[in-house]
Amino acid sequence: MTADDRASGPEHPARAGEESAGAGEESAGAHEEGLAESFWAVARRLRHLSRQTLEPWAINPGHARALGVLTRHGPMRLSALAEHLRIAPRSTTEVVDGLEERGLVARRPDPADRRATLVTPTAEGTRVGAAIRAARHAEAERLFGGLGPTDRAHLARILRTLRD
Amino acid sequence: MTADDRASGPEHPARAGEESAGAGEESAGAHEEGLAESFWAVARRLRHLSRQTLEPWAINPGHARALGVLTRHGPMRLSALAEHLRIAPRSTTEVVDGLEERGLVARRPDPADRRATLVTPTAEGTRVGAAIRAARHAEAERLFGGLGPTDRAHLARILRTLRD
DNA sequence: GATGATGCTGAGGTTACCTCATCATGAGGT
DNA sequence: ACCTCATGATGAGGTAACCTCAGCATCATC
Repeated sequence: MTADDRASGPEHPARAGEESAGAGEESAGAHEEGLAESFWAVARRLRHLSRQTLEPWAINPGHARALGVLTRHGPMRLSALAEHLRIAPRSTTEVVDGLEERGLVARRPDPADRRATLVTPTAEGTRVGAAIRAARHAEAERLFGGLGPTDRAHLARILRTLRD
Repeated sequence: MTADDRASGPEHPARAGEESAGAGEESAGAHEEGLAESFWAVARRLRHLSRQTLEPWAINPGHARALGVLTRHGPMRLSALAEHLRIAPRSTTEVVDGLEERGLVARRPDPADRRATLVTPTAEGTRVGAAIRAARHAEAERLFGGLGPTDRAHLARILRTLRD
């Protein structure tokens, strides 16, 4: 029922080689394939930025995303969190385990249903959640800041179209 | 040394919930954060499309990417392929194992160095590689086709800027 | 012809997911 | 009250796609 929150990017380690970014050779002209390619190149940059952003908190994207949902929406059941994150309930258990270990969230029994558990951000969790949110903002500014206001508007409009 | 080919998107299963895309509530205005969010939403769509594109060949994105590199650049050593894919050489062994099992590539000894192995696309591999390439083109057209020529140009230009 | 670098692979680890089975609790029917 | 089915969380165990480290063959060099 609940909406989705899968806004953050896809994750994967890729701690392998250096960066060097910049695919796109293949003189295929300026086709749509090129557009998709460019798109992924930018996505890659965004992902790298994101990793840097999260580094100071030693938190991985999955945990950060869960924390973000919790700080934005407040306490919720594991099952609800699972829906927001679009992962299996069983997997949510593990994500919450991780956040709990770091003292960022706490489990407490749901007073309305003794089967259920409410996950609540701790004070520290709320603080970190807000800090990450701010850092993400700065991160986006770092990437999109190079664009003029007109291009920014263009991009926003076009992306909105493409999202459907 | 070799350039990079990490043009395809990031992968992850996420065979969980439905689609429904469209995060972005949070009346934070039309800030950069919103841009990033929209960006990821579109990336998600592209990823889904990509999965559909690959389905007919029952090939996963990692294998498809490797096959793409091989059909574009021709036979190469595992180590070279590893560089193109930006994964560890050891992991390349496994990717090639998979492609070999499906009869899409063959290993043959490098005549110039008896330590090395050359990975070559088979006839079938070349065929499938080309077909995937074409399907990818169609896939991109399906996503970006809704845009007018002006917007397409805008997007191309802006993405080029953002790639650096 | 010893020495160190290079190319591939076996063995085993990690991460972030998954499914299935289990157990307590809740909700509804008789 | 009791029985049955649905639901919430979790234990157990699995998978995919990566990784590192060791080991072996071969090459390049001194």
